[in-house]
Amino acid sequence: MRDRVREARADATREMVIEAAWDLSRREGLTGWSLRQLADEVGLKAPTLYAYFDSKHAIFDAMFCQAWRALGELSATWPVDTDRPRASLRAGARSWFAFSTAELVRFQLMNQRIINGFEPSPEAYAASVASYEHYTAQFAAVGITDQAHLDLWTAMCSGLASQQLANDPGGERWERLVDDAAELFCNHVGLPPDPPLMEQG
Amino acid sequence: MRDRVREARADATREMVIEAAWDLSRREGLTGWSLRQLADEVGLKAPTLYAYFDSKHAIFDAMFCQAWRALGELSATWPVDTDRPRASLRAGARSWFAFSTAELVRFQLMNQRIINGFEPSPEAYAASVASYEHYTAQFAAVGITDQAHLDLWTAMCSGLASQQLANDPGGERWERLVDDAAELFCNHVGLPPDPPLMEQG
DNA sequence: GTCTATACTGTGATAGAC
DNA sequence: GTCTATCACAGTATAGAC
Repeated sequence: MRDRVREARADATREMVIEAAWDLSRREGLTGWSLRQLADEVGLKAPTLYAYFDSKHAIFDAMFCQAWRALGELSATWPVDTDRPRASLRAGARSWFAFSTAELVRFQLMNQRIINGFEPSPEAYAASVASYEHYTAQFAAVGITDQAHLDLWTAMCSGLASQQLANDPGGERWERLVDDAAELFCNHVGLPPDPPLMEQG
Repeated sequence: MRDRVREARADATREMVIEAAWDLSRREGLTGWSLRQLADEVGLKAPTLYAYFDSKHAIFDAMFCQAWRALGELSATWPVDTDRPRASLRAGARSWFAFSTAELVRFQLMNQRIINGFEPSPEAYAASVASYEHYTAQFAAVGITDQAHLDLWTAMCSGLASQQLANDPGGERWERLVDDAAELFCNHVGLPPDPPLMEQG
């Protein structure tokens, strides 16, 4: 009972620390802040952070886990309309692209090995795997199961997002190409055209 | 005269330091080594490095510059056969992919913002721009000038390379998709099929 | 001119008092 | 759980030998 309360308080503190870490990362870069700075942000001393996290890497691990869980939850909202596979893929691509380009540091943490020596924990890795499985399941629903096709798709999407973030942050130079890329891909895998939408009136 | 000799010696030392920095980066990661370690590698003391480079960032800058110059030189060797634009693009893509995936740390330094606070100097930036212009010129030679098309191509290629490096280092899971990607792209921009090759005999 | 020696500030991390 | 004190190491900079 007491333990539950204590644990909940500790969880809340952990949450607060992670939120502050995201904030600092946005301002100073993912590797541009120290534990002393982070502690200052939440009104603690640096060693106290070790009561909540084993190391600085453990904080990154929690952030990594949170980011992949967020993507997993987002991808659960993508409705797959098997009658309109092309529209479904296009919508999924747009949604993924918007998520990925919304936060540079999140993209870096999820997709690039920007923190030297950081390896996600098994738990954090599982979150990323779960997200990927969500994605494969939705492709399977429209008949795309070939690993090479999935790999080509991940490459195209990640390339568009990383170029957008690196060369036109905040713009839409590569965002505009998402639909083209989706169509290219659909043609490549031999998806039939979606049936025409029946407009009412 | 004396100055020339001295300058040449200094250049040779700089070269040696940069080579050692690449070596350390391969072993420990781009951000995984200190100036003291680097100095040890070349038989100097850390402060001595400041006789050759203004700062650690200046060393990264020299590496960045070297890497982009190497790509620029490589792309100068890509022959563009205007009679066979598809084969030319395919060959260029393969060559670029091989270069990019050959060294993880080089790719990170060139294409990802892995070193916090590092901005390439105007000279180093110019090297990357020169490389890019080489690339646009070769596309122009086969009639591809639309910025959106060039952007789509850079996104596809960089996506393939980064996925290869991140998820199958040393393998060929994404390398196998390079030809497919090139063909997709050629279809998209409306390149005609290459004429059949006349085999002799 | 190039080096060694040294010092300054800040880092992640640990030990132990309370 | 939170703190003070401390550690080894980092990047950086200067003084001074030769």
